[in-house]
Amino acid sequence: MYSLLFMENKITTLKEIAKRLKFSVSTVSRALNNHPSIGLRTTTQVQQLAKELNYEPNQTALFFKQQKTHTIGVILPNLKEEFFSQAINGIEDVAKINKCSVLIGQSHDDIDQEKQIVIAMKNHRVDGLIISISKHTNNYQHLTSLENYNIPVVFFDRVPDLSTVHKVSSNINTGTRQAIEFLIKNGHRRIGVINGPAEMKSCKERTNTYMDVLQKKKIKIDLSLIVTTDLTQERTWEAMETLLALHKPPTAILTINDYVALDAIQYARKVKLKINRDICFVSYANLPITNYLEFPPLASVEQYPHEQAKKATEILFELIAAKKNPEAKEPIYQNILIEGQLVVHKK
Amino acid sequence: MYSLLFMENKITTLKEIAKRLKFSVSTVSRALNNHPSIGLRTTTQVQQLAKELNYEPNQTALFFKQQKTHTIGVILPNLKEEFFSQAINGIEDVAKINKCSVLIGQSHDDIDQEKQIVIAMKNHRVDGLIISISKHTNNYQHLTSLENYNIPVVFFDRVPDLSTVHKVSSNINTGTRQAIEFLIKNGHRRIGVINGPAEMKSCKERTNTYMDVLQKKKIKIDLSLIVTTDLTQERTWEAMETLLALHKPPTAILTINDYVALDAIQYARKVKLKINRDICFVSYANLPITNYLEFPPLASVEQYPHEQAKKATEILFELIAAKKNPEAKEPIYQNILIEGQLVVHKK
DNA sequence: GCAAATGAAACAATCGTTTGCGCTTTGCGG
DNA sequence: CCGCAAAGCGCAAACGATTGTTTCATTTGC
Repeated sequence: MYSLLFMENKITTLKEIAKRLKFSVSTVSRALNNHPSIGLRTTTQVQQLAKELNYEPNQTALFFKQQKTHTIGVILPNLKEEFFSQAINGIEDVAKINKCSVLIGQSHDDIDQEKQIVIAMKNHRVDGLIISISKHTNNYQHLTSLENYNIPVVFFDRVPDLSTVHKVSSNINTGTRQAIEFLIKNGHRRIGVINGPAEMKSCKERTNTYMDVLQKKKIKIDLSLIVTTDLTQERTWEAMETLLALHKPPTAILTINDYVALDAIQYARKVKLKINRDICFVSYANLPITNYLEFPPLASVEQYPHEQAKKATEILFELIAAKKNPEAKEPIYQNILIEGQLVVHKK
Repeated sequence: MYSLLFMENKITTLKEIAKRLKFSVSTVSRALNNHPSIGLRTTTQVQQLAKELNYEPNQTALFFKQQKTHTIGVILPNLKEEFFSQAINGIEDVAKINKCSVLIGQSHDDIDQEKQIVIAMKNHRVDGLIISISKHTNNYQHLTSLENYNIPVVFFDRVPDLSTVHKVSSNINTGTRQAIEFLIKNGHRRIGVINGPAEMKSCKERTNTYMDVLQKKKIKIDLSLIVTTDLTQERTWEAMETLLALHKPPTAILTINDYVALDAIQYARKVKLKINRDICFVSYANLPITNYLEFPPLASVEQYPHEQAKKATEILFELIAAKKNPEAKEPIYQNILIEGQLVVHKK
């Protein structure tokens, strides 16, 4: 029996089973699905042969017919960043529960690549899309147009500043507030900020909260303490150079994420500053790698990438499920904020 | 014109175009493919309307009909490890050139999850599969059976010890030889090894080369210097404990990879050993993160994950292309070894 | 002027599966 | 003994695109 399958190297179809048992294809189909209108004898007969021939439905045929691919697309800037590789775990977990596979694409923070990937995903007819946009994406046409193809989209982490989309992100506010207050409590009055590109929504929020906290604490705001980087090492070092060249340089620096913090710390050490004495760092992400560092940032805002991604994926599956019964024509756009949590590194 | 598309929210099909222009579906299809037997006027007419209606072929229909999904599957132990997230970049690069998407799955070093993912990939009818097996996989039935479905498989990095498969891996031999010789040249005579699980082919090779080099250099082999870890922090610390408790503990340790090295170094520092003075470490992978460490391993064997993955993917696409003309019934199994390169960290 | 050649488009099969509908058979009650 | 319902199964359409074959009409050639 098995030899037939292996030697002919042929994939079993309903037609094959039907031919052997002299039933019609439709009967075989129903028998395999335990349809009540098929007799018990027939059903068992069919199911037994199907098992013998190792029958498995051709998914591509089903995808085609059912207009569902049981696949979700995920677009991330870069899997090399641990934040995103942790996120993908959250996505995979939820996808697995929903018996879905994950099609992945990295934009490498290039908006053209991002568009390309979106097109590929659309052509693959993914059931839905999760995306963390590239740091330079400022136009969302390529994404919002997916609605026309009935492909729901959920943004996470790096989300656009639109109210008509579903999004899950970290509450930069809370984390920033905690971070700045932590520094102030530790005696710092001149706190520098190495922020990211202005296109990123989270960067504006960071600056706003920074200024808000300082104001409330009656600390004078010095705008020259706020510099930016495009997240590359060169620009981060330049940012550090700028900050340290100030007439009164900062005693503590808040950086947009741990990678930037690492580069900044490296620069500080190069110019012979004593970390955590001459200058302190606080950042975002709380990478596991900081456990191995001799001079990690003093503290880091944990942003729970796994949770963010998980929540985003759950919303996506709700949207996918809602496609069937389009009763509620008026969509309620989700805007979930996951609270960050400042984690102080002991040492 | 556009309003029709957007308002009805309907995806354009050949049928729709045919109906509007009162042509048959087949004519429309050929016109879009610039078939010579279709008149110029018809062709331009069809192409124009297709553009207006924003027609795009339904890929799921094509996947189904052509028995090709233009998708390759990738199964990795864990994307959190930078080695694998670098690898995925190499895979994506080649996939993009071949206009293929990437379906991803993480085994998390669990053999059952690995099997599950393989089944999902098979059902998705991926055109081919790239896999780095879990550290406990010792049976390859679930993978070799994919041949029956005409799905080629290429193993990379963590490859099985079989001659009847295609595989790309790092030449542990060369790197290990370089590493041990480097340590000997630096005066070390008692060199410990923290190896991985015995199931991993590379681990046996590491031990063999280790012993071979020591023999050639007339250094007495002490088997108690060879211990193993399952790559978790606990077991690595235990391994360190064992090594350091020896009557004559090692002055240098070769670890299976940089993550294990980090844990080992952390342990050594906990027991107040001076890194690179009391004890030295050499390992594999050469993670970028080591640049930020105060006490990185002395040296690390770069294994070029990007190159390995790229090569594996190229082989996969050759196999996929070869599916069409199955003239050469006798397959030539590729076994590519990428030479590692010891990188000495300056500091 | 008629047959042959050519060009242009339609027809139909195909991929594998599902599903509404319709047909036949059987059994049972009246 | 007839009729009717339910049980059990087959037919055929549908999903969207490609492609071999056929059809029809026009043009060409002799």
